[in-house]
Amino acid sequence: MPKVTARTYSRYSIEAISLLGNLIRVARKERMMTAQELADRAGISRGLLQRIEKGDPKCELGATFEVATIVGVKLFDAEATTLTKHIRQAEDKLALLPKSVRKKVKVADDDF
Amino acid sequence: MPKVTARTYSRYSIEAISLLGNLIRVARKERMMTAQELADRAGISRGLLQRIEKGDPKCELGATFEVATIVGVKLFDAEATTLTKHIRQAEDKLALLPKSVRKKVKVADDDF
DNA sequence: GCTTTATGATCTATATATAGACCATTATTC
DNA sequence: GAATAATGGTCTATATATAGATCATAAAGC
Repeated sequence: MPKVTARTYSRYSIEAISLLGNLIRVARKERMMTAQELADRAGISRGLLQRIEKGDPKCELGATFEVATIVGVKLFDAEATTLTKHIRQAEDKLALLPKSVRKKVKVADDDF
Repeated sequence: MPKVTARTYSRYSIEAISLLGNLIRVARKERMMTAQELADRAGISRGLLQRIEKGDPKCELGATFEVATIVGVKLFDAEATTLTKHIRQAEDKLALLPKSVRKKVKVADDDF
C-alpha cells in the first residue's frame, strides 16, 4: 500500500482558486460561449473546464490561465502591456537579491 | 501509438505564469527562506517549487497558489477579507446569467 | 408542453506530474 | 582559498490528472 499524499490548502488559496473559477464562468457566459466552445478554444476537454470553473485545485496552472486569458479574466489585474514591465521589474529585483539564501548560524549581536 | 496532446499557451498566459514564478522567488528570498524550507511549508517537493518559480505551466494550480500565499504574493491584488466579498459578487453575478448558454440560430435583425 | 442542447456527473485507459534520491555546480561564510 | 550549504539538473517509480465516451438532467427556445 503506497502512501497517500493528500495535499492540503490554506483557506486563502482555496478561495482564490474558487474566485478565479467563478470569474471564468461569469466571463464565459457574458460572452455567450458554451463550455464546449471555450474548452475547444483552449485545447482542453470539457470536463477539465468544468473542474476549473468549479475551483478544483488539482488542475494544470497553464490550462487554467489559458482559459482565463481567453475569456478576458486578467491575472494580477494587469494588462498584457504592463505584464512585461512587471516581469522586468521582478527580474531586476531578483538580480539584487542573493543567489542563494544562507541561514545565519550565529544568533548574537542582537541586543545593542 | 497514442496521440500526443502537446498543449499550447498564449503569450499572455506564459508571461503571467512567468511573472507569478518570479514574484514568488523574489518574495521567498526577501523573507530569507531557502527553497527547501518553502517547499516543506507548502507540503511539496523542492523540485516542484523550482518548476513553479521557473514558470512551468504544467504545475498544480493548488500547489502554486499555496506557495504564493505562504510568501505573501497576492493574486487579484486582493486581501483575504475582500476575497470572500469578491466571491459573493461573482456568485451574485452568476445567478443573474442564464444557466446554460443557448446559441441563437437566427442571424437577422442586424442592419437597422 | 415539446424538442433540442447545454450542462453535470461518472467511468476507464493513458499520459504525465510528482516525490525522492542523487550528483554537479555555484555561492556564501569563514 | 576552504568548507559548507543552497541550488539546478537528471532519473525512476508511482500516484494521479486528463481525454473521451457515455448517461441523466435541466434549461432554453419554439
